[in-house]
Order: sequence, then structure tokens, then C-alpha cells
Amino acid sequence: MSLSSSSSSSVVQSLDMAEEDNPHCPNYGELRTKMQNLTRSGSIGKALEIFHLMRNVSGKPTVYDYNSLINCYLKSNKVGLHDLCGLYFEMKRVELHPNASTFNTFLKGLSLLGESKVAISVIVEMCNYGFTPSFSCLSNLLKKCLDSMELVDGLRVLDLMLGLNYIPTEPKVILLINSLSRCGMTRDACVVFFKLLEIGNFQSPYVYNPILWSLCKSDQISGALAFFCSLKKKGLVHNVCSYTALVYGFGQKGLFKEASGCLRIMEVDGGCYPNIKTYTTIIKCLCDGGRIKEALCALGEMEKKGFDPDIVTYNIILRALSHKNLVLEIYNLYHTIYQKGLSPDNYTATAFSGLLKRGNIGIALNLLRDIVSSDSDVDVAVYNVYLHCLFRAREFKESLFMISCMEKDGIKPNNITFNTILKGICEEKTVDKALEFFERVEWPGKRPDMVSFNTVLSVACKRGDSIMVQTVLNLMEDEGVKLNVVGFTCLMQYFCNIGNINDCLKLFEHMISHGPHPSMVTINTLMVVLCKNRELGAAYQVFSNLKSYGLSPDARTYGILIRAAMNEGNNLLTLKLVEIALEMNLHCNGCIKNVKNCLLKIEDP
DNA sequence: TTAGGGTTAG
Repeated sequence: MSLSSSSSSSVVQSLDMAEEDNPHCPNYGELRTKMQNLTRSGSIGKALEIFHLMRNVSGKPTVYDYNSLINCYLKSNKVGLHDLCGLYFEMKRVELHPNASTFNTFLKGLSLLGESKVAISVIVEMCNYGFTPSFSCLSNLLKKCLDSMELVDGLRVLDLMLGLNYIPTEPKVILLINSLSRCGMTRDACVVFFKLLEIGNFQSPYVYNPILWSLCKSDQISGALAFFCSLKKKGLVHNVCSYTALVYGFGQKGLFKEASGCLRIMEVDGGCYPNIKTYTTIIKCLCDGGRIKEALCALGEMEKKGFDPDIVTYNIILRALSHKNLVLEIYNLYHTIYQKGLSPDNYTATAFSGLLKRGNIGIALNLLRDIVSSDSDVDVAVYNVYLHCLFRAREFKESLFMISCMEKDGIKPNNITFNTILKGICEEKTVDKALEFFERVEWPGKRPDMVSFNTVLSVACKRGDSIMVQTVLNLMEDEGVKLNVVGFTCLMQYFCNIGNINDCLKLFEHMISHGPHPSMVTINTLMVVLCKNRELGAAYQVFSNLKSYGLSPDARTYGILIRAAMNEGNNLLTLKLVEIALEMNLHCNGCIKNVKNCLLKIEDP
């Protein structure tokens, strides 16, 4: 859109008349007032015409006229990025020399519009002109980037701040490190932390605990330990949350001796004590590992030490009991919750999903009814969990009953509900029927999301249904939805299913060179394809290249390769892989047990 | 201002 508008406007006519009065010197003050009024009313094009007319006055317009133009525009309540950029280019076009206020006014406008990326460019330009943006300007921009989760921009703002010797405040640093860690950008979080540690007072565990937790949650306990020890060496003092992260990391790997060791060290060496969250972490890890008896012992120990379990602790145990179908124990614990004056919540309701998976549908539904009829509010996620389990158990009648309960209980379904139903239809009926549902229903999120498309695509790919795959791809194109890593992986599986290995490999190569970046599921899919086609060498090559893709093999990767190596009778490779998997303490025990039996047979035929 | 519990696609 052009900012200069036609010269036949009434504004120019009225100015012509002004010039008639005094052709050599139009009234500058009048022009300025008119320009300001027009800008305030949002007529930016007309205002610019007057701005140009000022050039007839010697020494005008000045940068102050220009700044006043932007200022009035910001007050017009019609601020848009397009006009603002137009104004900026106008400044360049007329070769006006901006001052600090010019830039600050622009930044104010961009902040109003939430345009952090453009604001960063303006700041860089401001610095190039020799002006220094203020601390609060950069600090506010950093906050804006973090609020909108534009983390790469946030990092850029931080660099600009550090370049100007501005040290960000601790809450902003915590927010940045926390956001980076939660988004899988732990490496960046570490770089930020160590950089700031050198220049400011950022030794608090509140600053670095998110990094520690992120490492422990992403299966990097060795990295977490190294990080933990390096900080200790530097004299930083950990708190109970830091130690709990390590407890979690060890517990997830099934290393409970080490987890207990952490408890001892934190008391003896760290001068702090485990709390209810620390104990709950251990209990959760024991439950996840199927060690329910030990989890109950830990619960007893926790009570003995004077910590009253809260509803979170009880929900975790309930969930584990329900997965083991221990109905009597569930009822006992459920009553204990009431006896202790605690109220069951959404998580309590979902904890019974194990019963549904085990076919104990009536009991699970009764318990859900009990919670719904108590004072607790039950949310849509609870119904989604039940619906998902019922569909998975192929209990279609009960699924329909659940949907009617949802309506009756006044629960508004979300896209997850609809995607769950979509998957259910795919499994019970045909992909055609699923597509019918897909196009017929009014999606709660206004339109189907990525998962909706992938749900149908996945089923079509699994069935090797070429027509249906094409239909879904066309539908995605019509809607302007691009295939993501899940869609690509589905298509790789499709090509493998129809025996077209070449196209499957081509897709993978496309992902490597043009994106989307493959995930571990993609790699494992590729591994299965290669091993199925007796291409163990190629599979091993991919495995060796994983680091260059920024990925680490998981238990499934090892399982696939170990099985293929065994099938090919490659004992050397089998042993090598088993050794690495054991060293990494990966939970592919079933697979490793098979290897041991196999090797024993080889040694003693 | 950091930490523990549930749901959809590969």
C-alpha cells in the first residue's frame, strides 16, 4: 500500500487556497496543526501530503515535525504495522536524520503492536545511528518476547542488552531460562546461564534448577550430574529442588539406590531435607517402574517422617493400583482420601483409567460418577481420558454412553475429544466414515488441527490405502496445512507398506535436507524399514550418524538393531549394542534377556 | 521465582 495518496484530495485543495493567500510562504504552524489533526484521525496518507508540503518552507520539515507525526499516529487508535513501516521508510526517503526520540517513538508503537522482531531491527538501526536504547526499553522487549514465547528473539534481545553492559533482572532471567529449558532448548539455557553467572549475581538455584530438571526429564542424568557438580565446585549452594531433580533423574532410570543416595547427600552434605515433593517423586518413579509394593513402603516411610501425603501423592498411587487392577486397594485408598479430609480432583478421576484398560469399566464409571456428584469440578480432560480408554478397549457402546454423559454433565468437548472420536471411528469403521465425520462436525477449535489430519493420514498409511492417502493430502493442501514430522513419518511407513523402499528413503533424505527435522520415531521407523529389507549395514550407518542429526537413540532403537543383528547371526554387533544399551541403563531388558539366552545357546549348542 | 499427578497423530 502506498502512503502517498492522490493530489485531488480536499486537503490539498484547502492548502492551495492557503498558498493563494501567501504563495511564497504557506503558514507552517497551520500546516503542522492540520498534519497532526489528520494523523490523529488516522488519515496518514493525507497527513503525509502536508508533511511534503512543508518542504516549501525553508528548513522544514524538521525531525521534530516527523516525530510529532509518528506520535500523533500512535494516538490515533488505528495503529497498524503497515502504516508504521511506511512512516519509517518515508523518513529514509526524505533523508531525514532521526534522533533518539524518533526511535523510541517507533519502539513504543511496535511494542503496542507486539511486533518484537521488527522492534529488534529498529534497535539495531538505532545503535547504528549512534543512539543507545534504554535499559527499560530492552528489558520490556525481552519480557514481550518471553510472553509470546519468541525465544530466539528473546536471546537476541539478551545479546543486545549484554552488548550495552545492561544486566537483566533476575525474574526475567529465570523466565528466559525456564522457557528455554521447557522448550527443549536446554543447551541455549545453559549458555545463557553460564554467561550471566560470570557477570552478575545469578547463583540462586531458582535460576538454574529449570536446567537441572530439563536434563533429568530428558533422560540426561549424566549431564545433569556434571552440571550439578560443576556448580557445586564453583561454590553455588543447591536447594531441595535441585536434589529432587537428581532423585527424579535416577528414579526414571530405575536407579533407586542412587536416588536414595541423593536423599542422604542432601542431608549430610547439602544441609537441606527432602520434602513432600521429593518423596512423591520417588513414589512416582517406583510406580512408573511397576514397583507398587516399594511405592507403598515409601508412602509409609514418608508418613513415619511426619509428611502427610497430599492428593497428588494419593493420585499417583491410585493410578498405579488401577493399572494393576487392584480394586480392593483402590477402594481402601479412596476412602482414606476422604478420611484425611482431602477431596478427589480431576487427576483422581483419571487415575482410574487403568481399570478401563483392564476391562473393569463399571467400577471406573462408578468412581467417576462419585467424583462428579461430589463437590469437585471435573474437566474435559477426564472425559477425554475415559473416552480414549474405551475406544482403545473397543467398547464402542460405552464410548457413546460417555459422550452422552459429557453432554449431560455440561462438559464442552475440545479438539482432543474430537480427535479421540475421529480415531475411534477410523478403527471401528472405514477411513471414509472418518472423513465424513471430519468434514461434517463443527470443530471446537474452529477447524481441525494438525493432529486431526495426522489421525486420518496415519490410518490410511497403515492400511496402504493410496486413494485415501491422496485424499487426505489434497485436503491438507486445500486447507493450507503443511505436513509436519508426524505426517512425514506416516508417509514413510506408507511407502514401506506398499513395498516402495526407494520413495521411503527419498522422504527421509528430503527431511534431512529440507525439513521437517526427523524425530526419534522417524529414525526408528527408518530402522525397521532397513532391517526388514536386510540392510543392517545401512541401519547401523544411520545409528552412527544420529549425533549429527542432534538425536540420541532410545530403547526402541537398540531393540530394533539388536534383534536384526541377532537374526543375521552377527554376534559381535549384537554384543556391542547390548553393552552400550546396558551402559546407558536403557529399559530394553526383555530384548537383552533374549540376547543372553541366544548367546548361551551359541556357546553351548 | 525453581520441583511431584491426567487426554489426541508417527
